[in-house]
Amino acid sequence: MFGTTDSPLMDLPQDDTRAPASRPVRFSAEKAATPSAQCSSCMLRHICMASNLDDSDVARLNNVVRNWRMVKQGQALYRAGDPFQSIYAVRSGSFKTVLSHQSGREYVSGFFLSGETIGLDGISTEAHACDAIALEDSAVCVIPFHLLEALCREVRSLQQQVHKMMSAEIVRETGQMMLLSNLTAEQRVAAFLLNISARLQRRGFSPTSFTLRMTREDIGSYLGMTLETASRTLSRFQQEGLIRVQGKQIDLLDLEALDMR
Amino acid sequence: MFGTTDSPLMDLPQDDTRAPASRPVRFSAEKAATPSAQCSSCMLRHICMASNLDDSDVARLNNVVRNWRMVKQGQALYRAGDPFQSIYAVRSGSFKTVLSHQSGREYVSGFFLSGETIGLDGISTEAHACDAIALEDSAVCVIPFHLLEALCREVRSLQQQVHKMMSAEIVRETGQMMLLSNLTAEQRVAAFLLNISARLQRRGFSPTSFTLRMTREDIGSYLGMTLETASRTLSRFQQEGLIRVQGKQIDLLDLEALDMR
DNA sequence: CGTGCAATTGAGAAGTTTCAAAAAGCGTGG
DNA sequence: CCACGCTTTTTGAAACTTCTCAATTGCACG
Repeated sequence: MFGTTDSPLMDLPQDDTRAPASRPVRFSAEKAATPSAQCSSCMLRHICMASNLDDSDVARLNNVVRNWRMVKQGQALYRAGDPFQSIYAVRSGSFKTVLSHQSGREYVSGFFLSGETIGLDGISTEAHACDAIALEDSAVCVIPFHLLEALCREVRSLQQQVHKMMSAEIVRETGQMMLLSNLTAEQRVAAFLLNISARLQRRGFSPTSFTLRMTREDIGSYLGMTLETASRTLSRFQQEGLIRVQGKQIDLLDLEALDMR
Repeated sequence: MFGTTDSPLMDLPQDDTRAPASRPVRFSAEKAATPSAQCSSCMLRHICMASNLDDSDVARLNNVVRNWRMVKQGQALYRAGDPFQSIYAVRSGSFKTVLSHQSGREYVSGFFLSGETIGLDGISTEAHACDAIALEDSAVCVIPFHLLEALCREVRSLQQQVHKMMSAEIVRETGQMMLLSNLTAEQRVAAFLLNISARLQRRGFSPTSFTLRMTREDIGSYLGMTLETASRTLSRFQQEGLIRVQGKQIDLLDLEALDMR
């Protein structure tokens, strides 16, 4: 995870990204062998796609989400241009999504924690628009999208959940654009720390003490500033007693003051 | 529209945003009175939600999209906080979406031309996240979202189209974030002009001569700069012979050079 | 216990914003 | 139809934030 290093919960590094795309969507497929009933017993169930589903629907979802995959730190879950077949729910660990510009520049467009969903960008063109890189050794649930779509045609609550997830991603990005265009470097870094803090808290981690898994360069890119400015801003916050910084280890000392920025 | 003023195609300023939310979704509703078969004869059909649908599916969609609404210049199609019921396809005219920050600052998060869809931000929280303001006298098709969802459960191609639209909005915003965080003011303005140009061309308007319906302040906000910087940049482009500016009237003289920025 | 990547820090340069003033455009009402 | 008032746009100059380049330090991994 992000804050605390958790013991590896799984093995089976099966790569099942290559979904049976040509195979027609039969719902007999739902009844296929299911190694372990993940969703129903998953700790992330309430913050994942399965939230707001009743037990029987979770069981059906579970038949769509049959496989998961491990991704080692620094490795790509997918790359820009890869044909789109599945979306992914982060089981453990964390990811960044990276968009490359023609100029060779790279832009970190998002960070994703456990329970969050990656890959929605690929739906529109049927090819992924960015790279998804693991920030630490991570695992994802593989959700073949055509199966999910098929199930959404049958399960209304799931359909609504998927629509809400996509909409939430749109809203998140709108907020990020506002941040990039309106806030100072200080305000952006403060907002970033508070955002991470809130998301970790939601997952049961300390909201005030955590390890950033990404580099200063990643943070800077995500926040629209250079790595030096990101570093300097963190240092300044430390000098002012708002936070404590020790490399990637961060302690938030004054949440109120951070929010004031 | 954006470039050319088109004659008002319609009357009937019926406001039907208040959809029959409590009424159970019966598809008999699809057969209800349909004043005019809009979608099937709509010039925007191929760039709208109806693209990639066959005739019979367009007819069914048409029963969901039964009403449209006029919005006068400067008026709001919806406001942040309004309960979410419908999404809207721009029939004629154009809109901006505006996000307000706690600090009182406003941020223009997007511009929308005919055939484009507004309101997807409201799905996640069931309340709109921003204001949608008409940049000129405009008209929109009202698409009650619960009806659209119901139809998507029956018509696979429509379901896919809706998912692609949402994903495209995610990708668009990702690109905008990259623009905001990586490009100089000059590059942003150039990218903006080329983007508008391409979208107008797609709609059959001149890609090199058009009227911007938004103010310099809107442009600046959208591009993460002050209105003065936006204005100055346009002036500089004119001095360099890349464009011709006369207030809101823009002529692109050297598309290649603009693209080089 | 090096070696190399990541992070910090400094100082000057550059781009953008801010404040200010004037010009231009637009709609309204006489 | 023109005059008036208001908004929008343009342009200038100084101030400020952020970037760039550069050097140093710290940390992790082999």
